[in-house]
Amino acid sequence: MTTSDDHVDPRITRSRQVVRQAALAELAEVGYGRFTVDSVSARCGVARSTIYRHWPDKLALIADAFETLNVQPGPGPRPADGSPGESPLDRVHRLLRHLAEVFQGSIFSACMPALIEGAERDAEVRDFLHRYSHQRRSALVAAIAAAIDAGELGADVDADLASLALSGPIIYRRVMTGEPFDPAQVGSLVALVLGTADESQGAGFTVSRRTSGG
Amino acid sequence: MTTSDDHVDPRITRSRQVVRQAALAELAEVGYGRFTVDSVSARCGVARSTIYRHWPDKLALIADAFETLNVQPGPGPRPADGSPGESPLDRVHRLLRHLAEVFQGSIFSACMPALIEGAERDAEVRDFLHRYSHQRRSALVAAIAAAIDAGELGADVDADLASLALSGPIIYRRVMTGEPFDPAQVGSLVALVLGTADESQGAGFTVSRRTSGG
Amino acid sequence: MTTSDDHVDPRITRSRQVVRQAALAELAEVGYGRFTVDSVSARCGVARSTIYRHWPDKLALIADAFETLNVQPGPGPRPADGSPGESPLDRVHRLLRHLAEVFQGSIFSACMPALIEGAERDAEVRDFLHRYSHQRRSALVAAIAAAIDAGELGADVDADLASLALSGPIIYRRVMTGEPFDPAQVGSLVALVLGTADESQGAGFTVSRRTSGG
Amino acid sequence: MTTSDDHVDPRITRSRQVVRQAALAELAEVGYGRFTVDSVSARCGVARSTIYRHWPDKLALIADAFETLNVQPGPGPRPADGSPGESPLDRVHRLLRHLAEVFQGSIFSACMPALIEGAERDAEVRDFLHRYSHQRRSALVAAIAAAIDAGELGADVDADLASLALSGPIIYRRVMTGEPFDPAQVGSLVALVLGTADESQGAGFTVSRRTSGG
DNA sequence: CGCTAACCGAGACGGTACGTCCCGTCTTTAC
DNA sequence: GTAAAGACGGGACGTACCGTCTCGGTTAGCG
Repeated sequence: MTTSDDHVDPRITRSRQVVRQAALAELAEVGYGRFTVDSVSARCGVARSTIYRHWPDKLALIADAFETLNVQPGPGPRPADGSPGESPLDRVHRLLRHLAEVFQGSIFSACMPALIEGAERDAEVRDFLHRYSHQRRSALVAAIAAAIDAGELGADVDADLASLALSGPIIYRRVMTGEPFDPAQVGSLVALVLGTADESQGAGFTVSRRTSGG
Repeated sequence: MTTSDDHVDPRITRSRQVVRQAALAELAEVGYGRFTVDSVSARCGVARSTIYRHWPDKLALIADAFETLNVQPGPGPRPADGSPGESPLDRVHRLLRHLAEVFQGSIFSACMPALIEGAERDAEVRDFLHRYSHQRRSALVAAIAAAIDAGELGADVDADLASLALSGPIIYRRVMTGEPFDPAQVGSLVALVLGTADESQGAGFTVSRRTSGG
Repeated sequence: MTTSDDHVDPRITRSRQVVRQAALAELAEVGYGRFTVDSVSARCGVARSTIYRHWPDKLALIADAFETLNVQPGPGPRPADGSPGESPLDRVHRLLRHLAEVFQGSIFSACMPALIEGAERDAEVRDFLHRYSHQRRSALVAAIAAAIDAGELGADVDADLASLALSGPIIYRRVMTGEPFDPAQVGSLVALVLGTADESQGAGFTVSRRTSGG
Repeated sequence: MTTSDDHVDPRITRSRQVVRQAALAELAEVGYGRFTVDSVSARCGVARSTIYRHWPDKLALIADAFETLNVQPGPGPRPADGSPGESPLDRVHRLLRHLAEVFQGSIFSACMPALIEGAERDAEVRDFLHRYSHQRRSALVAAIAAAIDAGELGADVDADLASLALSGPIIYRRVMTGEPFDPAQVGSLVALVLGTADESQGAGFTVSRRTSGG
């Protein structure tokens, strides 16, 4: 159906590709502050002028490179026929684990500070960052809502606020401390915020935390 | 103890002061990426060479300027004699509200992205950021622990994890979205994470959320 | 030999050209001590960074600029057929007159003090200066030797020493006094040093000084 | 009469003295171009501010330091009673030998290029240089004139021009070549220019060159 | 023998120029 | 005729000195 994008010079496609990759590698290696177009050029063997032909400026290149990172977790394992499949709460766990893992060493994580600073100055970067985080969190909100619908969570849970309380710690740890959030802690986090049992602790029952009526 | 003989040339004190202020203003205005020693110099009327006499380079200046921002919330209102004073849980609310307010328009908040990016490149900036967030969160953890001790919270609450789930959303909103966290939402957040009633909602009773054992 | 493939970007040629000119003008105007790359840049409209792209530093630029000054006197007038042409002694006169004229207001003369001081600090400048003076004086020595061979001068004349006694006064006057050597005095000088009659004094006969008696 | 020099604070005298010495040493060592007030200060232990208290600027210091170098050769050996003493021509030789020696490694010689360049820019330095060379050359001219009067030289010798032809080579060699003028060559030079026999060559008789012919 | 005035050291300060690095534009050349 | 190569103008960096200035501390020499 897409007869539109035909006749793109394959050299262009190729150039854009390798430059993007090199830009990401460069970003992850030396960071936003010391990111130079020269280095990218040298790294991938594409002339500086060519880079500037394809992207208006350094920031646009960075923003574009980031786009290629925007890989959200898939819809989860396709359940075998007849199997019960993934419950909404399972999905919440999976999404958060994925998020924690992403922030534990990926290129994306390495570029995160650059992204945040870039977002403050450049609309394109900002758009990307907001879109990215919105997409991720939307999926989480949806999973929480589904869990509520499914009766796994109480109806009084504010799905949006809960998604913040679940995502927040992972970003916080990446950005404000020297240690990323350990994916293994996701179970405890979910248990704390959503009041479910912490399966990772192997506890088979739930203690109602609120000792008194508050 | 004697205030003697730490005679610092008043010119130095004065220079350091005005430059730091100008640096902060500059950072908040144009950000880390476009921060220029020349601009700071022009802004405060102190010669570039003088700035370099006091700070080895741009980054050191930025890091130092940030230090002046490190204003933690005070110990809370001094209770009137005989009054019951602030409960640990009250203190949790207050700390979080303060955090949310800081991230809602202060210079510090404006410099946050710069800080985060700077932390990635410069050990001094990193130290400051980590120290800053550690101090804040320590206070929060202490307050939560006190609440547990006081029986306001269940003993099974992981104070550290809870503090992340409480602070995280505020940082998340500042850094990953266009909208900072509304301080008015702090009550709901605390209620969600710590399972207390949301006083800000005026609800007089607490519904135990955990409908089932999950 | 083939004029091929020494294709130099015309922009480079042009830049080097105008910068060199401006550098000379600047040198002549403000001298070595106050010579500024900025001023050269402003004078010729070539950016400072471009200048530094072509010369590693200020001194190299100065040395290079001087090279363009290295214009030695030509081989003298081509004698008309049948005419006797220039005698060796005539050539001595001509060379000295040229030297005196050069040191009387040319750019080269203006740059002389700069050159001398520069030579003391920088090998490249030194090389140029020594090479320059050597070339000039060699020509003079050759002419004197030819005059000896032609019997115009006595065989006991030390050509090298004589060339110094002839060139020296011209340099001396430029460098140690406020008044350059008057080219009109060249005749007297030659007469004094080489013992020839001073033709500029209208003396009608030549006493071949030391032809005998050696 | 000399109530003038009374009561100069010995600290001042001492400061001026050591600074001048240090300035000369510095000049001789690193030259005019890299001459630094800081270095002088460090070298002699006198504070920079003190130096600027005594000299208005760097050039004045340099010029003043040079003054201390202005040591002309003495009037020559006092003849023993009854001895014939120094002939005028002897004195010419002695003056030139002294000049050649000065230009062969003295501090003055080391500072020469700086002087020449400085003279081009600064009136004070210029005055000193011209005065210095004038004094020296006046003595030479006087000696030559005396030799003429004494009949050692022909009356047709232009004393001024001759002094240039004698001094010039020494300056030339210092300033335009890598090798200073060898004092041993002074005899040959005088013989060449003044037409006397070169005593250094062991010639036993003097041909009074141009006694006639005027 | 003590006081006062000056000199001195220390060094902060505003400047100017240096030489470096990188940006984003624009020209030239080569494929 | 288009893409690589790279020259160019520009701007900020961090360094080195300049010459000015303001401080206390010291020291000379008069009272």
